[in-house]
Amino acid sequence: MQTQPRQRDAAATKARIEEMAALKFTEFGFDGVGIREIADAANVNAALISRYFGSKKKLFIKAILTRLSIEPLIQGPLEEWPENIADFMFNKARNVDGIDPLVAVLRSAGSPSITPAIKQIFEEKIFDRLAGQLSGPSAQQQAALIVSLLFGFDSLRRVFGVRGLTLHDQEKLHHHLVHILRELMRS
Amino acid sequence: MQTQPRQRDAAATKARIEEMAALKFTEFGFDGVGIREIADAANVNAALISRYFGSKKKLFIKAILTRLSIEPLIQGPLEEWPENIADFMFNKARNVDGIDPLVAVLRSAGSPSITPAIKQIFEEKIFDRLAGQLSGPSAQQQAALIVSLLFGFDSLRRVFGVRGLTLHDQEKLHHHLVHILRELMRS
DNA sequence: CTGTTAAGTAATCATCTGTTTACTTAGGTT
DNA sequence: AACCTAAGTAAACAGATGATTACTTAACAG
Repeated sequence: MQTQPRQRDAAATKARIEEMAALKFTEFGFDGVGIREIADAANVNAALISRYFGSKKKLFIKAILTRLSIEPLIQGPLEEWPENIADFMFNKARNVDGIDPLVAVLRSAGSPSITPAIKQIFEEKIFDRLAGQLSGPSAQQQAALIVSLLFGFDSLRRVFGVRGLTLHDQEKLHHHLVHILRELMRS
Repeated sequence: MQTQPRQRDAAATKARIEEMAALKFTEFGFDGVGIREIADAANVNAALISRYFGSKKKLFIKAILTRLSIEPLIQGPLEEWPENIADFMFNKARNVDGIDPLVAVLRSAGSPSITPAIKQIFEEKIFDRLAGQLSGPSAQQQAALIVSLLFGFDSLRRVFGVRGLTLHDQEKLHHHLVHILRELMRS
């Protein structure tokens, strides 16, 4: 009997919706989840999503895009970045819960209603931020290729599960990734 | 008045459906196009798609996945690959018509009904094929990182249109891409 | 104890989805 | 000229979609 009177706490409910949304969007992408599915997971009526967030699109922006950040990848001195990035990509330090904004974005690449928002956030919070930190004469190009590599790596590994990025020597692949990131930052 | 008696030619009609499907899937991804939309573009009734291809999923496999190939990237001697690949990525030799299987795949990353098929084709026709040609002791790792880079590059560039992969010095970016591909094939 | 505000819900809207069924009709064979 | 196969269509199916409406009810203020 879960039909207890149910406590009322707008802030908590909103937070619960947002978290379950982030979880579901990670697993299925923007078009892959319905509003009711998210509402059910948050134990809430679907109408509340429209009420609290305005629309599914705005919920995605709040739950996923605002969580998207390159910061965890680029902490510490520059020399340690390659190692840290590779560690992060191989799941250490990631996936505290099941939420992963980058994977959510990858799985939403086919939803034209949100790709403009994704593009904008990506430029501001990923690309520009990285290029700014690199700061050399080729910072733009370095950033472009680093982000491309990481983006593609995660796509093939986590979204499609392509063998060769998931099996074989993880050690060896890690080593190669570090090497190429170092090269990308040098040139 | 396009309501002329209409010629009947099953083979031609099937081919027309397949081509329009490839076009639409490229633009909108698997979930982004409806069967009716494809049928309309091919000037055909939607029921014919089920009749000729069995299902939307099988149509996608036929129209997109069978066209997916790494061959155009890896022609000629190994030393010329980096240059050729970079050229290809920057649109020379691409986009004869608007069909681009890789872009279609990128935009379909959120459709769980076809990701297994994509994964399989990707392993067989992209990853294994490339690793086989590289053939060194680190061929697996090299292939993994090369494919990741190209995949991510196309995502950011063509699907999201991220500035920095589309504007700025195309020349300079091309140069850096060639450099890093060379490094990826050496190490 | 009584209001009043807002948190939460049920029901419905219009629209779109892929697929199937039963039908029409063109074009070649006898 | 009659006919029959297969090419093509219209209509409907059953279900899901995001969003809005009008309603109930919990919780706090006086």
